[in-house]
Amino acid sequence: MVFQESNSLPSPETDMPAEISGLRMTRQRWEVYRLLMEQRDHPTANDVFMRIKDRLPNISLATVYNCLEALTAHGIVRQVNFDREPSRFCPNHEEHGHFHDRRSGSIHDVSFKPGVNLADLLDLPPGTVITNVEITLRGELPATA
Amino acid sequence: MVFQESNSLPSPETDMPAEISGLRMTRQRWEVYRLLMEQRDHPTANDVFMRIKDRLPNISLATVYNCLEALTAHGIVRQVNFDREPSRFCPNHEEHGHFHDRRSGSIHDVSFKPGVNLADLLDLPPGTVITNVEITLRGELPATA
DNA sequence: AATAGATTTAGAATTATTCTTGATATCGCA
DNA sequence: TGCGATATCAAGAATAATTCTAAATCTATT
Repeated sequence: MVFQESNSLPSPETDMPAEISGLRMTRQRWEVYRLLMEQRDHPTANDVFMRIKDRLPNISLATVYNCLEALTAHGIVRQVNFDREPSRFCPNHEEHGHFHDRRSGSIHDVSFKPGVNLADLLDLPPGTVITNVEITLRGELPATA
Repeated sequence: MVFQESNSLPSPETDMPAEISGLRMTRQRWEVYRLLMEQRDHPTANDVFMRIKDRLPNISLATVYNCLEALTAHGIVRQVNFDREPSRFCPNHEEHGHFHDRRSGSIHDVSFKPGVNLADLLDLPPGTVITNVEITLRGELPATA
């Protein structure tokens, strides 16, 4: 096996915190997180893998999956699924859904109008606890925007 | 290869229509459809495969997938995905979401309270066309109900 | 510096689903 | 009713996203 990426060397321009939300930061986790924050187009694990090679040429796809899983498990990023397509990842913490534009293929965060509380609108038995909500939409955005 | 199920023999108690929503009915499609209508617990393709063997002992899993795909493509049933779990299938045509009860593992249809129109509540650019909406929830139903 | 525990890596394994191909059934029509 | 064209089915191989495994490497703590 080859040497691991220089995990201890912080990248020049940003310094890596020791942890985020209780998750110990490593060079790999940090770069994955940073990439998601900078390129908010909901990449798949494979997208992340290809894009991150600039900074971590020796990272493995398994590690990308590991990092995404760790970040997801700690609530730092969100895993977004459209049907059975490859999972995508999103660092937006606001409560929001996702709109998949058929025309461009792009995915956009969609929030509720102010004051809307989804749980109030659903016909659920009183006492139901909602721990997780996923809203995904498909359609077409207006041609010029 | 063994003989195909007696596709032309209608089952004793129900008679199979020639087609539904423009989809030509076959014995296999009909039994899959009938099973979904009778057991509305959102089975997976494999669940359907195992359950349907009573009526069609020689059906193959590929055919179950084919039937579910045909029924879905014609809008007769709906494919429901929770994260990346195996797809489930649902014959409910009303606009509704799905609630996955962590305690029992069961899945329940959830409708909006009367008068609620989701599109009005979302912050989307004017002129956006929504062709498809998926709402999935996880949580716990009240203990006694 | 040494040790224990966590993380990374590479590749194998898993699994839901799709594809391929030949067999079988159905439909339209003579 | 019989025949050819077309659709569907069945069995197993193939695919692809993801997870697992095991060994190497790293990090934190002594």
